[in-house]
Amino acid sequence: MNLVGGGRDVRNRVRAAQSAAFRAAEAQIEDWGLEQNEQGWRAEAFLYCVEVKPPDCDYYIPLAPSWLVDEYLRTVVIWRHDEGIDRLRPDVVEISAAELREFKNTKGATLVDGRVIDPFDPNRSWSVESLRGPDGLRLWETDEVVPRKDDLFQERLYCIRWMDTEGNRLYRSPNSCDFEREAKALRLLNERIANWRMKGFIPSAPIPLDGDKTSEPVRTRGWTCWSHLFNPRQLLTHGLVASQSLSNLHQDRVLAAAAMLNLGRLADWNSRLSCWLSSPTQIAGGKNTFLNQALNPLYNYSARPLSMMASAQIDFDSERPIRAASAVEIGDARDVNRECDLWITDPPYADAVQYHELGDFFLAWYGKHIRGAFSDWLPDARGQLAVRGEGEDFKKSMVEIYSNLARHMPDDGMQLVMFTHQNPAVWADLGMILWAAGLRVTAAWTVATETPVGGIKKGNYVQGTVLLVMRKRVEEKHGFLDEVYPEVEDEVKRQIDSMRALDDGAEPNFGDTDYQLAAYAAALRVLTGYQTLDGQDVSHELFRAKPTGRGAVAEKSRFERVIDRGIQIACDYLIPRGLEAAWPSLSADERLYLRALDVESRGERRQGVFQELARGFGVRELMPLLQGGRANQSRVRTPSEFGRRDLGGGGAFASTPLRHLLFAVHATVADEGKPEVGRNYLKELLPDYWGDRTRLTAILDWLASLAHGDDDRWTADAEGARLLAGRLRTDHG
DNA sequence: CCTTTAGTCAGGGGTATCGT
DNA sequence: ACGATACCCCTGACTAAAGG
Repeated sequence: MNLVGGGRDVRNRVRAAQSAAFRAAEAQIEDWGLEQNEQGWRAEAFLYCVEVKPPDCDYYIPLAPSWLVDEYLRTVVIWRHDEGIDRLRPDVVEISAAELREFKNTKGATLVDGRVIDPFDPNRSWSVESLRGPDGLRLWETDEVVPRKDDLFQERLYCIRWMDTEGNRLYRSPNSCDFEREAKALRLLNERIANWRMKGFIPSAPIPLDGDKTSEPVRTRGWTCWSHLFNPRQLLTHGLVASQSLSNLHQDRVLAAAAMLNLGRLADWNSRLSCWLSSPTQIAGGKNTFLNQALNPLYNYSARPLSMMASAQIDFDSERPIRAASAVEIGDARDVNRECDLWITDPPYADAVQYHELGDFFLAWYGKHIRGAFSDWLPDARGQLAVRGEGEDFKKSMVEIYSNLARHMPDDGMQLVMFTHQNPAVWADLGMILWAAGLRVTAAWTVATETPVGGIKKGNYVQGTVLLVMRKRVEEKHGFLDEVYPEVEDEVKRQIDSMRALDDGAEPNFGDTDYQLAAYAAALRVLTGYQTLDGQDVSHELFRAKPTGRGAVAEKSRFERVIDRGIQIACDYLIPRGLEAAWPSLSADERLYLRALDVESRGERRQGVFQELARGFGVRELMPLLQGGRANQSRVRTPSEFGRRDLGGGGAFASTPLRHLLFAVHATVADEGKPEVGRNYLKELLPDYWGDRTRLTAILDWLASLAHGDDDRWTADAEGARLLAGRLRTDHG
């Protein structure tokens, strides 16, 4: 609001202050000569790696998952062993395209699957875990910035990218002058570190040892202070910028905020967690720490000189100043006491992203300045305030929050909740929470994310954010389950019809999960209109004591059952195109198989989606229908993959007409395309062969349409189905 | 009944690709 | 060069089934 919405004046003021601080820092670095070599080349990137000396190895092994420095410029590092010296020597070389292909195959990685590999003997390896030892690593003292000589993990500079005086980019291994500059940076930092810490220009805060994400740097590197996530060069550069931009602010909150945000940007883009990424199509480069939402220490990383940090500076659009009463406050959402017409919330869910932990990475750089500029800031309370975890506490806090927001909203006010989650069941949970908070769902929009042009939707594409629009539940409506069911049924059907109307022909707009989410939403729209069902309040159901103990299965609440019913309706209602006539006479197991196939044919591979389908059809045994495979590799068994498996056996699916039909298809394929065996089998086994014939043929036609060009799994079976269908069609006894 | 093994899955690490 | 996103594969935590 105050920065982005501040308009041109604020922008210019921030820009001026920022570039002044940068220029001053750059002048100092230039004076020290830290980023230029004796030939006048400018450094663009410094590459560092961890090295380790296993007990029975007489040299330090530099670690990296790949020694390919730059695929685009075809530059790699090859390690040399000089007799009698326990440090290897990096050779940074440019190789030919053919050599590059070879290099990419073998990679020469010294760290694979958590094991250290001897670069000169691939058969010799040590697991990192065993090297760390049973007691783990020595923990660093606060003021330490580099490993001690006797630490397991050492760190070294192995490559520098230069820009020569003619503007050419060159990778070189460091020489003695480069190492001297590294030593100088360390010396300069050590001279300043105590003072800088005192003034809050570099972090002093400890890393919480017990966090989900924060424990990893401690465990795998021994880092205990946020400053340990930065090497001497990085701390020196950032400290310089901090000292320039945070001094003499004269209580200017805007400049203070901008300076802190800027430091955050520097920290993100230049830390020991900034990985070095090579690409075949463009020059390699260092990435930001929060490339992912975690804190994973890397074995090799990159540092940027200050001259390469200019692009990291914050900038913002000044063309749209925001002129409205605004207040930015940090506090517990349960204590909000401001009246608002529209509340827009973006809640966390369970343990998805540990914002409260990751945020400390930046707060460590803001230090005490944040309290100077924002006196009402609660820097230490966030960890406790963060609503997290699962189960009762989480639900309870969420209900309290949304009840409070609903209280501070007029009767015609509105709430908008953004929510992204791939598991619809979790999403339903959120619906219950909002319901219990006295809100009524009036609409739900799933915002589809872009999908690859022309391709089938593949993989975890359900990233769409769900927007729930809600009103206060004003009238007291009391309902009974048996009257709510038909209402839910109508609403779900209406919802699906409206989506189908949009979703025509070859390019579907909605995936299977979109329909399921929509079904949940429709069910919720009906349900949340009621205050009580069968005389029971929703919060009572939400916080019902769950049975504990071995083998206890939580009984579903009546509310969950209604929601499940909505999904069931959706499942029954979504009939694969071409199977409409056969559908009514199929059993749940048969419908599940065909629907799963339908879903699979659109590229779905996630087991969770198939499980959700099974739940929708009320089928317990899903696994017999699936062909093994790993997570996200689930597929429905083809007739040939079924073979004779469980044929006519105990399982619910095993004795259905569809199962026999699948076997007949398999028999046709096995008999080199002669449908006679399959036809005879069906005639023998199905009590009502003549009655079933028409719908069996329809199913066979549908199966025959399943072969796609890129998936030959179905090709033979689809052909078998086509032949068998032809035989059945012309069967006259 | 306890122990071992195999299966399951969410989430993360690493990488590729694309748009701007 | 940066940012966004998708994907493959791995890991750790967990759990169900099998084995003793």
